[in-house]
Amino acid sequence: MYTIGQVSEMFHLPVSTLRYYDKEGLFPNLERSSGIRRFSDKEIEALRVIECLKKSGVEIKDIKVFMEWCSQGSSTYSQRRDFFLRQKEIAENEIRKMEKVLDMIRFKCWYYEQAIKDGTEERINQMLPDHLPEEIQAIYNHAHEN
Amino acid sequence: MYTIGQVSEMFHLPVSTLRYYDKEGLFPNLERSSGIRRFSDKEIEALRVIECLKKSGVEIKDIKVFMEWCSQGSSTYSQRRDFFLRQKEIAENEIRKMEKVLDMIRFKCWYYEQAIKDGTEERINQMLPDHLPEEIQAIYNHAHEN
DNA sequence: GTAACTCCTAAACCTAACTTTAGGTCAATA
DNA sequence: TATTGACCTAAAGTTAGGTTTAGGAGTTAC
Repeated sequence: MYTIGQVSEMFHLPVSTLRYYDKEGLFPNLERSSGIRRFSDKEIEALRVIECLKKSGVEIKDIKVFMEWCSQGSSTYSQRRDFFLRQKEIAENEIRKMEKVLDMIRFKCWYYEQAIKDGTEERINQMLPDHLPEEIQAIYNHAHEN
Repeated sequence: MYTIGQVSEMFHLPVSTLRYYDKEGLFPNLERSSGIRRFSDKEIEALRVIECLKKSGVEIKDIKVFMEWCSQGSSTYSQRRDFFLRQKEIAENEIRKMEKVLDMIRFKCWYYEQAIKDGTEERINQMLPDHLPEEIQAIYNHAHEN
């Protein structure tokens, strides 16, 4: 069992944020002893899931719905599985998008490296959009496709 | 040269968003003919960069600073390269975090699949934290490390 | 010639996710 | 004993990134 201050340290989250999460219903079974919140391992694992879902773009109110399912027992297993299956698609997509973003950034790194060498962007711009060095062309295409 | 409406269609961005970006100084050299915005290929490429930087978490006001460097010519090449080098670190980190998030989600998919089969979470919970099937253990560890 | 479209501005409004403030309880320390 | 520090609440405030509204101009379609 942990106090709010201990959990705050463990997760590097402000105490005010944990109270806010509680107020929003993210810990439906959080215990209290004489008014003071007692975080159990259940809430610790819940917080790991919360961080995870937040990073994949789930809103607080939807995380709340999931946490309610969790406290409804075995009758919601398939809803919870389906929820994570959808989240899996979303996260995979997100990673694919980020790989593109990263390739755009890599291209720009190369671009400015060349510009510094040449003192001008002219030579590089003449190579655009499809006369770049092979390796660079690949990341340029990936970054600019669609 | 494109009108705001055409650019809106190309990027699937509301016209109001493009006006907002302009107001925030993201197109420092945007031309106008009799008050109407004329987007050139420069602004189109700028928009691609904007989308990219937004996805890697750069704030509008910092994107503005970058766009200002762009309109200052060759004297800012190395600032621009350094900016992208930093952004590269950030994006790579972001992807690593998302891979962890994805492994947590994958673990939860497996977890609920088992729970559905067993009708209870008990058997799985007894396997935690280090008696999971080999393949699952790996993603569980990755998701829970640190 | 009037209705519908696209464009424009300035300013008000909105939402999510916190954070801050103001005021209070309780336990331990100096 | 008084002050420090961890906890509490309710409510107001903040921030980023837009979106909406209200009012207006210019061009094309019927």
